[in-house]
Amino acid sequence: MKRTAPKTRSITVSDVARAANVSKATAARVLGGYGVVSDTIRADVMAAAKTLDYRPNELARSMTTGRSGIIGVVVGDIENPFFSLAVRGISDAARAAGFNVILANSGERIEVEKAAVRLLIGKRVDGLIVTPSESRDISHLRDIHRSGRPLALLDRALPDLDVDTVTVDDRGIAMRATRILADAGHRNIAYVTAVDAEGHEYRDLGQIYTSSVRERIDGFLTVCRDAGIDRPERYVRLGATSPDETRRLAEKLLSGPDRPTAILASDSLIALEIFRVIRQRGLRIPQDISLITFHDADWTSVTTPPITVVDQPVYSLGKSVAELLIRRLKGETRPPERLILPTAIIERGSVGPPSNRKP
Amino acid sequence: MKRTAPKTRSITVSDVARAANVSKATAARVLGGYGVVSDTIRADVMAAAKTLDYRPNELARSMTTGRSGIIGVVVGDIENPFFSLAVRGISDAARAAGFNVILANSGERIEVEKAAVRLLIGKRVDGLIVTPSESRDISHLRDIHRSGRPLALLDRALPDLDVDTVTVDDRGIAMRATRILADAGHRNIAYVTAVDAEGHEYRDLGQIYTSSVRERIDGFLTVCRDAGIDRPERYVRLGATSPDETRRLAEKLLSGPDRPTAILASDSLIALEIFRVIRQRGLRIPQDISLITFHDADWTSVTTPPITVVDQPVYSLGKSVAELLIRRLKGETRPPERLILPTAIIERGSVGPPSNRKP
DNA sequence: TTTTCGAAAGAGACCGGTCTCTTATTGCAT
DNA sequence: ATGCAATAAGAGACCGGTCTCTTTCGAAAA
Repeated sequence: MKRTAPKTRSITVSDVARAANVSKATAARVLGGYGVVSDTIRADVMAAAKTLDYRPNELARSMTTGRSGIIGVVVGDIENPFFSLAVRGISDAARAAGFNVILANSGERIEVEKAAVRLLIGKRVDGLIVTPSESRDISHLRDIHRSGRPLALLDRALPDLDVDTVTVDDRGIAMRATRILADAGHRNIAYVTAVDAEGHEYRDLGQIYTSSVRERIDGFLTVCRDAGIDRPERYVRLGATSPDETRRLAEKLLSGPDRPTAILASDSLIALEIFRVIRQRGLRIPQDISLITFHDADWTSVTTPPITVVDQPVYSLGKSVAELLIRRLKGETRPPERLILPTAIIERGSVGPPSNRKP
Repeated sequence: MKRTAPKTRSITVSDVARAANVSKATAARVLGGYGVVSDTIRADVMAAAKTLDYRPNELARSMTTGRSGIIGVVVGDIENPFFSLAVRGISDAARAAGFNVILANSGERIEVEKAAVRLLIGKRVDGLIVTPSESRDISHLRDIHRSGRPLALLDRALPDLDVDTVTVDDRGIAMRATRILADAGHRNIAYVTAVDAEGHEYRDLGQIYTSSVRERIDGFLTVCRDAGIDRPERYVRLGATSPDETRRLAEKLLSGPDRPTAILASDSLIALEIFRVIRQRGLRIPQDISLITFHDADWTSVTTPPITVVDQPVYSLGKSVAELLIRRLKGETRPPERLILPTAIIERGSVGPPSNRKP
């Protein structure tokens, strides 16, 4: 009776070398595809490898070469379709260039982000792509950079960190979206974001450490003020971190005596919950309330009415940042690039004039 | 002038040992958290590690221990919200147990799936979770199993491969969904799936190598026949592999003289495109056509009317399979388990009686 | 025929950890 | 005072590749 291998130690170059009657070095040359070997020997080694079913140990290979072929990616929240789409862009670009992706999500918490970065560096990823959750504490990002591993930033720029960065013009696009609402006649416009701050109440831009969101709020407030709206910041809502939280926040926002006539949602997850609350309260879009959201998510085009959105080039955002990083991994040296991708607004049916209800 | 390190070789245990005036072995004991060391020495080593900013090389660690702390995951299509949610379940379970996830997608192509498996094995993942795209060719999965690495199957069972498997009762739930349509009076019900087969035309179940889909079609046809529907298989549509393809297929399906009065969509991506085509053609749901889809995607609850769905426990599916795998990774030995998670149908507003239009 | 050169193969160090085996030091019972 | 076990630290092999350096050998050049 043939009994099963007791411990299945995997086949190594030495095993193949022995079977092919060559030295370990020669077998390694054939199997690793480097150096110079005669055709006859090559055939022998290949044959031996085949019969033994040799599988290279990438770990060992990485250890000596120092390259793992892995790109580490740290994003805020994989749940968010924005990030999943961006990650797909990254994955596609990575695979096309022969790299793999190892993914971690920070849940937008800086300590988790730091731990993730530490872990990925430990795994000796070749480079990192990070969506920094805070612009305050970037020591861990400096460390990456300093350790010689390329770093690229996705969706959020850091003025103090001069590395490859791909973003959109958040301030400009927020201005355009806000202007659409202001031009429609709205004077009570709310901005709802997932980002939270001390006290959960918005006071000023200095509280907001997520660059993209700060830019957007800045753009939003600028246009509001230009339009002569008084104290627009009283309609900025922070901390829509989960569907439940968003719903609570939306209910409070829509039930107050001075409920806004238009809402600008910072991402599609938030917009979805707001949409549900609006429906639930029997309000009509856009007759009672107008809605614009960032990110052209699936659902925004099939609702009645369909939702007007800021259509960020999310997939390209991921793809571009990965390509930038990969070019650097392949040895390209050039000053860090800051790419700002063009962004459009898709006007659908969720914006109308404000309802002229008495306050 | 302090010049920057010319080549930033990273700090190793030996460096720390030297700085702390102890042997490499002792430093390794402290830094690796194993063996027994006196408190004073431990403090010295820790201090040295801190000042040198020591970061363990997980690669080297993995090589000697044979464990990488990584779970390899191969899914059909990350684009599909079904899979992204399942992957989130896997990730959450993995992180909770101290594992990381490395992700690959096969695009439902068997050669890509094989390559991905080979790659992940090369990276010495501790275990694999696979959504097998075909039940015909499973030699690569046998290999994993034989190499001693645990394997677990997600969403699709393989009768010939006795490993931990987590699925739903696809046949049963397809029957229930079909019965809802049949009970509403429908006699012309279409089933649309992404899975393709030779010739792109459905002939019999033997063509379908994706187990979950085969089961569903089987359940669908069984109920149709029970309801006395003649040749229900003429309404089975294969190959809705991309949005464009789905749209073409849906347009053809809805424009023919014997257009179905109800459609069962095999996933939410397909249903979304079908929904769009239905709208575009000016048809009303459910007056002109009824629609049920697998997977309770975001958008299905915010359309007008909202869509009746098969609510698979997708997140749990991922979480459970990961937990099963992790328990095995932690040394648990037990016969392979085949978990079938309960599945519900959420009835919303997309099912009504068939329109009694003349053929 | 002898020298020279280059291609092909071999020997062995190395990467950065883990881990086994050995050695030195200590406390405690005899 | 002596023996003994227990504890703490050191020495060095090992994992599975890569890579540098050395050796071998045959053909072309002198």
